[in-house]
Amino acid sequence: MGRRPCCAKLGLNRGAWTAREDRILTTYINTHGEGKWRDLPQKAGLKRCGKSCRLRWLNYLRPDIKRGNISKEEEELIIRLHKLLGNRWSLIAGRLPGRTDNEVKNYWNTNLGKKLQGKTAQNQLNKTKEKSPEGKSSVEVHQAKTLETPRAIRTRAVRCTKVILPQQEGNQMNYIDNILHELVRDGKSSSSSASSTQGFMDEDSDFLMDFDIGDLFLNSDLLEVAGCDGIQAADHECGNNSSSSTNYSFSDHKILLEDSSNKEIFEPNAALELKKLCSFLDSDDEWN
DNA sequence: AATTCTTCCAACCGCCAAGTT
DNA sequence: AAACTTGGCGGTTGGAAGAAT
Repeated sequence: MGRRPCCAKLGLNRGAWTAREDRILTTYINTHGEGKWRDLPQKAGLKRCGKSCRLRWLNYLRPDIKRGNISKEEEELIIRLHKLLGNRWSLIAGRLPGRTDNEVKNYWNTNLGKKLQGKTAQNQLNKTKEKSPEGKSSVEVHQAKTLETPRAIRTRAVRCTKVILPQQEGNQMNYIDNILHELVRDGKSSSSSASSTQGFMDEDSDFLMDFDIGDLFLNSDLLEVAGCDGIQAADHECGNNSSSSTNYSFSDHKILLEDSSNKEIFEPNAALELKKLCSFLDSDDEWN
């Protein structure tokens, strides 16, 4: 038995929503709440499929939707998050109150993608020209564009067990230390054992403090001080199944992740290992 | 003024993972 | 364990609106 056919095959309405349909949907959800999308249209008296109702509500009718132009601050945040997360629009939108994944995606495709592509292509072109002044410009532009692929690749990491940072001079190390302290103080750590952060960065520390990996990654200050210009992930097949092992690399800094088969990647040259910095609150949690 | 081209974005589509039976 | 349902996601499309010719 397969899926039930969607609206197109049942003679339901398609295309742009009318004001009347919007009113019916809004009234119904305000009365009965969200969910049960499959049955909603029939109960509400709409000639739409549930999926269409859900999309209309989430992307347009919800009361907390922020409409209007994306601000400069929002744009900068989108760019930073995209650098880290790639095309994971729902995650990015989750960090922009009132914005939907569809809106962020559209904004990226119509504004930022082109803008940044132009910039990076030009940078790459300049670099290539430095190396070979006689360059073939059209080829170079093409090559630059092919380097545009997002740096973040979707992964299936289930937990992060180690963060490795190279030894650095005091000031910078203290700065990272402070940021990590702030994460704990702000309640971003999931661990109740976070009452003391003394010795947090000590080389021999054996603390088992849990961190939300998302918050850690998204703390731009930490990424910046770590010299990170994005997360690079190398996925590869493990045996015959499709699970992937994952190595997130911040330049010389390594964040080591386990895949579902508990494989780890370890960077032996790292000077400092922070054990269990980023294991998840609940081991069932999956970061993907 | 008419036509063509370009841009933008709401909506659709197919796929997937998790939950349920 | 398998079949099925549901909700959610990201990629793509189509049409409206505006710009260019």
